[in-house]
Formats: sequence, C-alpha cells, structure tokens
Amino acid sequence: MTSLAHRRRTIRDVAKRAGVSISTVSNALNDTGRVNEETRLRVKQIAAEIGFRPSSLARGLLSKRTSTIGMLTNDTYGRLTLPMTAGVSEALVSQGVSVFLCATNNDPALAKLHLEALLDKHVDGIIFTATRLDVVPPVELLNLSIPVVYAFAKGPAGSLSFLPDDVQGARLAVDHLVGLSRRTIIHITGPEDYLAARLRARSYRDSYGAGAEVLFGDWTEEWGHAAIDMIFERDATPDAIFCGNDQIARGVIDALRDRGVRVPQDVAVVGFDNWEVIAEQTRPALTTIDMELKELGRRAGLAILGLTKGEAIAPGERGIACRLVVRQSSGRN
Amino acid sequence: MTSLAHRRRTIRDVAKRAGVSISTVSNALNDTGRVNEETRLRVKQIAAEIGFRPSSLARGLLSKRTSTIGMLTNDTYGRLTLPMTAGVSEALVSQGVSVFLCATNNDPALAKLHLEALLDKHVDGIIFTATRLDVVPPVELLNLSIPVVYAFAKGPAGSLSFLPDDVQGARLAVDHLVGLSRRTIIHITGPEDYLAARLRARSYRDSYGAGAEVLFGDWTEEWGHAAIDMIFERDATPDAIFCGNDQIARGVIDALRDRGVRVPQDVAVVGFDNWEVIAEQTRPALTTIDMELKELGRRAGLAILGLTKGEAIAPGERGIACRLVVRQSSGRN
DNA sequence: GTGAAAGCGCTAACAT
DNA sequence: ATGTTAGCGCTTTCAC
Repeated sequence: MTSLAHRRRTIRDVAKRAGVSISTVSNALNDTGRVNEETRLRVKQIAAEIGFRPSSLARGLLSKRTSTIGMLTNDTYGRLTLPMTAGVSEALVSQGVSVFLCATNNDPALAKLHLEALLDKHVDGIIFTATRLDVVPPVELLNLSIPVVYAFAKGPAGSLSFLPDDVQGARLAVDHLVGLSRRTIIHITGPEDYLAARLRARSYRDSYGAGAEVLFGDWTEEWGHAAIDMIFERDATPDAIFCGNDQIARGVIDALRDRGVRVPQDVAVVGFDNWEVIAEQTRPALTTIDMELKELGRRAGLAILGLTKGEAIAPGERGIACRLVVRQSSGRN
Repeated sequence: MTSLAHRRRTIRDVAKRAGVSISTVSNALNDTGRVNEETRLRVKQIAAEIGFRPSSLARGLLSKRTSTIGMLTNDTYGRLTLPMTAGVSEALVSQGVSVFLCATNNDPALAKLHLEALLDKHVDGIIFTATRLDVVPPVELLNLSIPVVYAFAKGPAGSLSFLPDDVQGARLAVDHLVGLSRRTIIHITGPEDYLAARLRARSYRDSYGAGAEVLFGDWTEEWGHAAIDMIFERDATPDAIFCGNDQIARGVIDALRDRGVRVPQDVAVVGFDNWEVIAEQTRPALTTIDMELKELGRRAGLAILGLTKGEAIAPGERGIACRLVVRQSSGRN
C-alpha cells in the first residue's frame, strides 16, 4: 500500500506558493478585507490546485462555532427518528452543518455519555427526538449554554418543540370517512398511556360526536385482529374504522377479510403513520395519515440553525400539519 | 430568558484557581508528565468543580485526531443502514468517538457535499454503507488520506469490506428445512440483478442439489402472492418455500392461507432479513435468517477505530455469519 | 515537580 | 492592497 498520508495543505502552503502572506490568503479565500481582484483569483486558483481545505478545527477555535449539531434520540434508530433525521440533515447540509447521530437506547447513562461527547466536540446545538411524545428528556439538557430543540418530544417549559398535530391528523381521518358518508365510525388504537393515543382519541371523539367508541389496546396487528373479533360478535357493526396506527389497521383489514367483510365496500379503514412497508402492502392498500416527519425534522433543523446564529426564536410548541394519504381501503362504497 | 451563555471554562481558569501553570494542569488532567500526587488531585478536583471540559478543537489541532468518524450511506436511513449505524456507534461511543451520519439519497452530488463537509471537519475515518451489495461507492472515497471501511458494500480492490455471509445464510435456511424432512423446496426471491439474490439463490442450489427451482421477481409481498399463484396451478407442489426476504415470505404465507394450505403443516416457509415488524406479525410468525447487521456495524466500527489508531488491518472481504431465527412458520409437520 | 514558551492552522486588528 | 502580529485552547519540549 502506498503512503496516502500526505500532510494536509495549510494556509501557509498556499501563501508560499502564491507569494503572498497568509492573511492575504485568508482574505482572498473568504472574500473579506481588501484584496486586489487579480490576487484574489490567483490565490483561489492555487488553493484549488493544491487541494487546500481550511481546517474547521482552527477556524472553530477562533469563531466558537463548529458547524456541527448533535441529534440525541431515545431509541435505536426507529422508523420515527429516521425520517426526522433525514429532514434535519437536509436542512443543514447546504449550510455545511453536519449532524452527529446519537442513539441512547433509552439508557440514561448512555445518553449522558453521548451528550458529553457532543459537548466536548463543541456542537453548536442539540436536537432531542423521541419515539413517543411523552418521553421525559434527559435533565442534562436543561442548563446547557447551547440551544436545544425538541422534535417529536415535548421539551420543558420555555423550550422550543416541534410536534405532529395529532388532533388535526385525527380530524382529517374522521372528516374523510364522514365525507364518504360513513355513519358508524369506531376508533381502535394503542395503549391509553401514550399521549398520542389519547390526543387522537379525543380528537376523534370531538369530530365524530355522540356515539363515539374508542378501543385502547396495543400498537400491533394482533390487537387489530382481536378488536375486530370483539366488535363483530355484537349486533351493530360499524361501516368505518379509524385505527391509531398502520399496524393495527393492517390487522383489522386482515381480520375483516377473514370474516368475509369487504373493505372498503362494507367497512372503510383508515390508519395512521403512513409507514409505507405496511400501508402499501395491505390488501387493499391502506388510506392513512402521514405525520410529515421529514418536514418536522426540516423545521427543527432550520430552528436550531437560526438559534445557533443567535436569531431570536420564540419558544413554544409548533404543530406540524398531518396529511391524508388516500388509498383503496377507504374508497367510495 | 436568562443568559445561559457563560463563557466556557478553559485550562487557564483551572490553572488560576489552582495556583499552578497551565502545563501542570494539562499534565495533571491527562496523567502525563511528573506531577505531585497532591497537586494532581487538587487540579482534578477543581476542574470538576468548575465544570471544565477540554476543547476537542484545540486538542485536535495539535493531535490531528478529532475522535469523529463519518458514515456515508446511499439511502435515506433505511432499515439496513440503521442497525448497522447502531452497531458502529455502540463500538465507538465508549472510546469517545462520535459519528456523523450522512444520507446521500443515491445522489452523487449530495454525496460529494457530505464528503467535503466530513473532510473539512477532519473526521478520522469514513464508513461507507449501502442498501445493496452491488452499489458502486463514490469514486471520491478512493484517494483519501484517511481510512475508509465498507459495510454492507463491496469496496474497491485493496479495501476492507464487511459483508453478510449470504451463502452461509441461505445454506442455514435450506439445511433447516431439510432437517425438518422437507423434500421439495422452492426458492422465491427478488430481482436477479441484485447480487444478494444471486448469492442466496446459488447457495440454495448448491445445498439443495438436483431439482432446485428459483423464481426471481421483486422484493414485495405482491410477488410472493403471484409466485404462489403460479406454483399452485401446477400438479406438483412443494412442501417448503425459502424466500429471499421477509416481505416475499409474508406474501407467500398470506397467499397460502387464502388457498387453504396450512403453514407449516403442508408447507414450511422461511424468510430472510428478520425484519421484526414483518416476521413477528405474519400468521404464523416467520422463521427467517438474521444478517446480524448490528454486529456487522460493530465490526466495521472496531475496524475503523483500529485503522485510525494506525493499526495494520489486512484488507479484504470479511463475511459476517447469519443466524437462523426459528418461529412457527417452519415447525415440524 | 513545575513553569515558560513554542506552536497546531486559522482570523482579525492594526501597521505599512 | 498587503503584511505583521496576537491569540483562540491546548500539548509538549525544555529549562529551572
């Protein structure tokens, strides 16, 4: 193997080659100060030639900014965190900001370890994300001297959080079903101790009005099956089911098919999440609510970017609108 | 909002407070040089008290190491990349190394942008990961002065790659079915232009011997359905099916149930991926092959760590053994 | 055992 | 328009 470890080019290399001082190089490259246009061009030319890239370490030492941010997530890279990370990264890469991704696996000690590594590295800001809205963020985030933004998690009082608008999302689902002239809509959802489940359920009740019925259970296909078994033992059966997530919806649809109930003709089904591997593969494909997590991440990224630049951004909870994705499971009957 | 932006403590703050010079502080904190034990303790004590954390920027400027690595992935945080990232991070966090995650979304321009950001930030090394084995890594990775490791991707000649052992994995599946006295095993898999599909198919043929039959298609449930429809139009039907991934397997199982064929009594089914949201929710739950992606990531992480420390690690392709996960879809008949 | 001083690669204030 | 200089926060000789 040939030795690839050529010493990195420094500003001095450029200066020597261009026959000017290092400060002229600095000014030329950064388009600052007064530099003869010819000189500027020549310096830039030479810098490019020898592959000079300014050390962000040296730069950061002066400027106190590193163009890096940390993302702390409580789970092991789940399906919620990832679209958000994509959004964050997308918002920041064009500004030259890179993202440290740190999964804490719900382990406070690991969270602390990651956080210390981030602080050692002088990240300009931190985004905390979680797999559920009611996770309590690490207390260590409380008194940092760098800005912190919460994404898909409620930050403490006085902080800035970006959250999906579960209430609006659930209303979207119910309104859609009502618009299709469905009369009897039942809501099958996850555990009641999840804030998201409670929010969606409350919104369903508010939109639907009298006769609303909510079945809390688990976020699984199995629960979807079980719930259908319970419901269809009764006399009155619904003509629409709004599920708290896509997995439940898939279980519901499979159970309905097993019973010979036609979807969407007899019963329309709407899910929540737009988890494509589930929603697109149910038969029929699932109408569902998309939380626009990537957009949520993008917003959080832009916010942290602004904050690190010293912009004043009002704290509070920002809701991100959900989007209805219509597929076959809710067609007209 | 109270001003939280207290100036960071520096080594000088510690020195002043301890009444010693900064070099003594440095030596005391790093357990280097000759320092009186009492002094050392006192310095450490004071450093902790005022919350001093050495700037990794200043440190990196001297040492040429930043304790950061970059992960470049060709997709948008898919289900393959993520367990690997978890493994990488797990291997490195205890060493104080943080990971920049960069999704290139299969866009070469974006890849270049990310790569330049990483180089600007002096990452100590780079791990490239992909969603399929036969992705061609960005050429820009070729002549870097920092080590590069490939994970779930074949690097160029002379590089170090970590790959799942698809051949062994497929053999595991076939041997398992044969061990259950299954006689007629068919292989339904994804597109033939995927290297992974070809490797698994070849291994299946080699293990199974005469009479092997491979159906190439897509990596979807839909294709699983379609394949079963084709197969069961014929006279001779198999008593076992080995699928190229879990989605196909799920489609296969659903199609079999629709036809009244019992799984596993009449036909045993084995998948590939151990994608839990799929495998655990099929009815019956799916026996499948786990590629141990987290372990693969861990190995890649350890390798890059060694390389950045200057250890000599032989280039080549390292196969990571797959693991058979037995669930109900392949029980004894 | 401790401290003074040089210097990592860069930017910015100040001379010239 | 360009160069000299100080210094960001730290590690590392080398004197004392």
